[in-house]
Amino acid sequence: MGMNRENGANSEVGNRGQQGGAAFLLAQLGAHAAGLFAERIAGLDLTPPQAGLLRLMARTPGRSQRQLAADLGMPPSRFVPLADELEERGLIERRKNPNDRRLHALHLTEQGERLLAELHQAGAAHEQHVCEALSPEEHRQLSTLLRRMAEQHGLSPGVHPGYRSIRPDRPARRSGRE
Amino acid sequence: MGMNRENGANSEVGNRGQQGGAAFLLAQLGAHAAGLFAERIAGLDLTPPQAGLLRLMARTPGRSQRQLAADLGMPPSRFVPLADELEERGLIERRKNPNDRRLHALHLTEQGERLLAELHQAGAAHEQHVCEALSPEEHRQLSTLLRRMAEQHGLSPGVHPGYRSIRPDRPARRSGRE
DNA sequence: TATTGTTATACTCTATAACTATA
DNA sequence: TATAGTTATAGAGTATAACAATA
Repeated sequence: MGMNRENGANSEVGNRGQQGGAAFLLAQLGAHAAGLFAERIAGLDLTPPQAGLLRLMARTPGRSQRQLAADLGMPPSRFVPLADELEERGLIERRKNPNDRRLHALHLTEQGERLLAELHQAGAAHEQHVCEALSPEEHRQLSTLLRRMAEQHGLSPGVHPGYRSIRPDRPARRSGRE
Repeated sequence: MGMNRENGANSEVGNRGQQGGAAFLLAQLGAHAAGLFAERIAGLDLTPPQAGLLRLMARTPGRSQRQLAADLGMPPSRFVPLADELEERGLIERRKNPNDRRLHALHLTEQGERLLAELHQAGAAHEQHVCEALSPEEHRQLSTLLRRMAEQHGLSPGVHPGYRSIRPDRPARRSGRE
């Protein structure tokens, strides 16, 4: 562990306020966990957005593309190729809605449900791997704390960001001229 | 270990294994926290990579660009414009190294150190905001657990991913194994 | 006229690989 | 020949806006 030489004494807030803080660790571990999950489900030939869509569709079948896209936090134009590939692979199907023929009602196929089961297994293994350093009791504690934080920040239970390209590289324009 | 979703009764792992699991919450909250932090430091006209570089340079001054780029997990070509902008703004300076004139020794300027102090304040406020739902005791608990997990996963204390574009949209091709 | 799904375009971001200057 | 910094180029990924069908 790095002990810097400038002021080795007071490293309480001045120095490790960032690097040892819970918020920083949260971002660090969260990105790491997301990467691990992506690697794991790559074995099922799925990307995180694809997995998110499958889970969402299992929860609320028969919804329209725009509704699903909104829930995933992505624009409709990005949703189309996402659904296209899953449909080509026979995992989901677009059913015609007789009442309003503009809408598609999206459903999982049998094959899609089977893959979803594998996805759940992968998720359980992932959970164990990520929390490997914790005892069962600590694991429960962590879940409780995180759930409370997520609720307080108004995060919807099923969907995470990361689907909506978290790339704020351009800061608020310097002197806002254009 | 097959726990499939057919049995609606046992929703302990079958259903909320993903959405209520600590790993999922970690990714969700981590991305959220990263976004909040980006918003906050946008007020200082800094992006997360820029902030990361300033902190890193404060810790280990005088290093070369390639070393810093490696620590941040980005290619040298991406580091150059990053350092360029901070230098133009007078926050860092590239000093010539007399021994090896190929290398630049990067240092914070006085102005850079002042901004770093503001950055630390922003970090502390961010920490409080993210963990607002927790009591001081719980806050400490969380930090302890996360620190242990980060260590077990071999994450270096100062630097987080997210600088190295965590966007695995194309899965490992079919036969893939890594 | 409004809305759904879709397609097209334009733009940003990124890594790879050349290039120069030093060693 | 190898390495540090830099620049150029080409590719991927994205959002915005146009489009056709239906309401």
